[in-house]
Amino acid sequence: MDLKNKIIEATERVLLTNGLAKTTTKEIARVAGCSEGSLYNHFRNKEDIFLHVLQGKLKNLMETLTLLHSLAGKETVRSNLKQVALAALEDYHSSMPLICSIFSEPEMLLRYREGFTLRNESPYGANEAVEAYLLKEKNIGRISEKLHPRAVADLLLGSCFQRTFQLNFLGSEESQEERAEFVNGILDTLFPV
Amino acid sequence: MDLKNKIIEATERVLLTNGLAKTTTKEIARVAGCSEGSLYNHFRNKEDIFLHVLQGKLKNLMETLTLLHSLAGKETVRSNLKQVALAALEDYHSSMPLICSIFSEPEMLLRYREGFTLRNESPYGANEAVEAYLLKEKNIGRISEKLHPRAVADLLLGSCFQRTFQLNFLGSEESQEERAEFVNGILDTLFPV
Amino acid sequence: MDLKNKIIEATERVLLTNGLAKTTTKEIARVAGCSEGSLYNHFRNKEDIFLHVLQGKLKNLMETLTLLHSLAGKETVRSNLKQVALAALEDYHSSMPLICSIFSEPEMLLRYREGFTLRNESPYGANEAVEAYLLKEKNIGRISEKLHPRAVADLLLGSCFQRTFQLNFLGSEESQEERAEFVNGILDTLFPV
Amino acid sequence: MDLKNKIIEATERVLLTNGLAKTTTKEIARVAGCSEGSLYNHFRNKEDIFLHVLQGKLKNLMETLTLLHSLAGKETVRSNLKQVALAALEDYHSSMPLICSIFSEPEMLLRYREGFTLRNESPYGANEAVEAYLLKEKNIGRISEKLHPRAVADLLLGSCFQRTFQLNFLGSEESQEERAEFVNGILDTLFPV
DNA sequence: CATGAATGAGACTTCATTCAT
DNA sequence: TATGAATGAAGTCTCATTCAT
Repeated sequence: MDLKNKIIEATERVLLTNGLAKTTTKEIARVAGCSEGSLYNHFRNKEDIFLHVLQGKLKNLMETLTLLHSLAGKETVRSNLKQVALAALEDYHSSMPLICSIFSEPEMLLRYREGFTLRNESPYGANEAVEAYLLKEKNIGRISEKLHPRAVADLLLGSCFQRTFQLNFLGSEESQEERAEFVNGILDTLFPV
Repeated sequence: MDLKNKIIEATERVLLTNGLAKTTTKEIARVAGCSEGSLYNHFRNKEDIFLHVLQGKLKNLMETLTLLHSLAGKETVRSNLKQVALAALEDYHSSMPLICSIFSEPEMLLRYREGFTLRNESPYGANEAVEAYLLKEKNIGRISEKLHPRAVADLLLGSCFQRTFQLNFLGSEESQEERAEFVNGILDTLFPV
Repeated sequence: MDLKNKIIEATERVLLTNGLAKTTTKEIARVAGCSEGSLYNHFRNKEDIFLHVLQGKLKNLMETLTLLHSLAGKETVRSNLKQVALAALEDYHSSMPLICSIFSEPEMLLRYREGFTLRNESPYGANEAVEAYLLKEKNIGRISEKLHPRAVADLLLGSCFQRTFQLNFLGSEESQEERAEFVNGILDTLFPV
Repeated sequence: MDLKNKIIEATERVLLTNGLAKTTTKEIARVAGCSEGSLYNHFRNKEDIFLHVLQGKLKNLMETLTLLHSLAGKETVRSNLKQVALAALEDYHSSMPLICSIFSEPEMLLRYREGFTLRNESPYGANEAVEAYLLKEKNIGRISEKLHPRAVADLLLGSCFQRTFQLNFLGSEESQEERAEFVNGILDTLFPV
């Protein structure tokens, strides 16, 4: 791996253990195994490194969600949404501290937002993908005419998001079983038998 | 108002405009209209001020939710939950940047958590209150036997929470109408006619 | 005891436990059981308190030494000097940290020195007293013509002083027996049988 | 000279003129000709600089004293001890304010002590060296069987130590002649003709 | 005489960034 | 490109002293 990526990876590690406020260039360099000066051969400044880290974070969920697109009509809607929910819980979990931290630096949030808009992304991305999927299923007739796809998407992902937030807040981990149970409860309510 | 509360209020204002990372004692003192030294006549250190600010933040929602308890059986379930959802959107909105910021300082999060546990509170507080309300309504027979109260609570508040997060992330405000529309969509899905 | 003396005593206690550098007005007030403001009703400033403390310290040894004057001709010279040496060890011990600390604040040392001169005292006081005593004994013929009284005084008190310094430096206490043994060794050498 | 040593030297200079209490990092940096920040590229903190200064101080005397070892049997005992006493007066003089100052910061004294123990040194070092020398001379028969080497060492160095302390306390300098006279008086008493 | 909140100067330290090697 | 010493701005906090009550 080249130094640039080593630095990004090191930064992510430091961010997760020390928090954004205590993520210093000195520590990043130490973990990346290079000198502080080297950081500036690959990035404009510290914030630049952060933005690179953040960009890498939202990829996973988005990839799961592009797959989702092709799942319409296959398996059951419920099992598909279960996969989505589990992936969301997983992904939210790993990115929550980083994404939240950015609120402590409004100027950086601003810059991050700009990049977002440039790349035509949005924090609603996941919700939109699920909405699109549900629309397809609705068109095929696999879900009720009455369901509002976006509302279902918001409810499903929203509850996963908040739960992850709360767990991160408490610093507790949850088992696979607990996750499954939570998701089942949610889906039972959204799609009563 | 005594200086102690002036400082807390000033800190909240600075936090919201500058972000946690750029909230300096110098700026707090300036906004509070006192000297930096004075901060330390009322608080042990900067973090101590933050924790006082945070403690003040979650009061509103909790108060709405204690009222909720006595609403069981009155009005309609749907209108009651609508009130809750609107209050949640309102309250989440004003506390989101502060609450999220804390992830940038894990040690402070730790301390905040401890205070939480001491006061026998939890980030699940609101969800639990809604759950309790729904249980009551279920017992009275105003909502279906089949509904899982906690799941409904998680879906409702979760979607409000995530939506607020996303709006804050984008830096956009939403109108009362947009809020109402969002909540109606959610409730239509949770309680189909 | 009036507040003025309570403050002096409190200051001495704080000085001995915290050291001059960490002796704050806040701590003095706490130990004296009064407010910080009160200190300034009895003393001009912090240094003024210190000077009062220091003045109280050298009294004991000086008193022993005035008694010494009248001991000439009584008991044996050796036993008289033994008493002096033991008193010196005792007294040096309790005042060493305070007296030494003053070197960390040359301006205060300067002021202390001035007070000294005003009161016609000198750090050589003890040595001079012993010298005077020995002179008397020499005149009576109880010690050899050849002995240089001041040199004997300097050797005796000097060795006691340095020993006390070293013990304080190491933070160790010595028993009565160890003290006696040390003094005997010294006297055996100064006055060989 | 590299910056690290420049800082140590600057600190010693500032310590001697301002005293420990008024030796600020700002002043050290000014005298060393570097920025305050630079201090922390070479030392962990201010105390760390002090400890390095102190370590350098006791070297001279110890070196004289190692030489002493090889002097046994040469010259006269008296002239050898005279050299020792003069060296002690010299060395004590330059280190007295520093060494004494440390009593104003008990925690620093503690740390200094630990370093001492680690390096297997002790404040008695000089006294022990003189004792060892005298033992040799005693074995060779150049000094009386009856002399207690350690007591002689303690008397000799103790009186030099106290005298230096008193002079420093008074802020007076003494000439070479005065020093010689003092030492002669001491030696005449310890080794009467 | 007692109080204690308010002060403001200044201390120590951290840290992102630069630049000569 | 890699280094790491040097920087200087800025941050948090301490503390002796004052003053209105």
